Amino acid sequence: MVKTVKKPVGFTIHDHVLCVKDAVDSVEKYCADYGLQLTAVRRKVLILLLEEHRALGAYTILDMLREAGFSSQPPVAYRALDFLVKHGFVHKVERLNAFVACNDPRDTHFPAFMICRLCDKVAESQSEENKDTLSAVASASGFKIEQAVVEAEGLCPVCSGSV
Amino acid sequence: MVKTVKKPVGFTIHDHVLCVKDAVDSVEKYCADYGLQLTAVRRKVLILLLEEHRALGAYTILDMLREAGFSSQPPVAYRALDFLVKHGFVHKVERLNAFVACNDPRDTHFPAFMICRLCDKVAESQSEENKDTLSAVASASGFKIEQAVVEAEGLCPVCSGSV
DNA sequence: ACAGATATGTAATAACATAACAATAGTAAA
DNA sequence: TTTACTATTGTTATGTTATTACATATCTGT
Repeated sequence: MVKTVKKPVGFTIHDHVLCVKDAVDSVEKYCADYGLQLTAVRRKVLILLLEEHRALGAYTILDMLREAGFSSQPPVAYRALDFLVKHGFVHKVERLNAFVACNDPRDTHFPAFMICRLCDKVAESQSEENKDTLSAVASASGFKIEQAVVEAEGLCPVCSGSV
Repeated sequence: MVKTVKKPVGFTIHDHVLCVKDAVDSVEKYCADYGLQLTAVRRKVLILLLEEHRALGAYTILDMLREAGFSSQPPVAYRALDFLVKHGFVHKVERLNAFVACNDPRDTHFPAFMICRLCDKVAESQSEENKDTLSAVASASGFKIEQAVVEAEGLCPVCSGSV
């Protein structure tokens, strides 16, 4: 399990350079510990997502990879993303068909996202409550939850003020 | 607002013919009341989804429309689906890029879905709790939720037993 | 060095979705 | 009922997202 990053990064200001560095270090350590190969492409995709701090489509990532000198066929991006998602370093935002770096990587959790429809920023909330609520609903009907997607769309504090 | 169907239909057995008829009647009444045109295609798509009782992709629906003698270009299906989704008669399951009939149509609600990864059945739970939990998380960060997607993947009671 | 597993390169295509514009049908007012 | 207006449908083309398949290369343990 990765050492958790201090605070959930939401729509608040923070030292972004440090935040990216911490996250990469964290993932690097996790991979070393578990014998996973954080290859050049995977690392690059992770960094791109961390730096952007919002959800990016696979083809946007692909363009960025091309600019960075990597191969540019779709599978290149999708494979890297699959790896990162599989190990919990990145999440897919289904609503946007896009990917966002996780700010508190753990093996399994039920992330909840808040997506601003104006500025496209995505905040992740580590809500255990969501898990509990869902589990309660599910167990009432005999359903066994293995994974969950919780995505809210609306206005972030900044855009909310500017309307 | 549509008269609510008696019970949320989940993975439980029920009189499906009646359940479809009730739902169509309900939607028909709503459309009559609000001056919406439930045209032939829209009606057909709604019935297809109600009868299947699981999520169908737009192109699957398109094939079914073709067989039923309707025009078969993608926009035909997508337009009907847009209409049905817009008025809450159908929901899109982002996780599957597919559509499922709503079993308790209301103007606005926060539906939660449980998707069986083996049999593909989808149950909708009308969970106000989800809304509350999300709202609490959101308001803590100043985010204004307008819409939410809650989708859990796992095993339904039937498939759970067969494993 | 070797075998096996893991990862990448590349071409082609599948699956999902929308833009744009013409034609038609429903609605409401003169 | 003609007219004007709005909503819906028909159709072509294209845009966007994602996967299959197979060849090549790299890494890992023996």
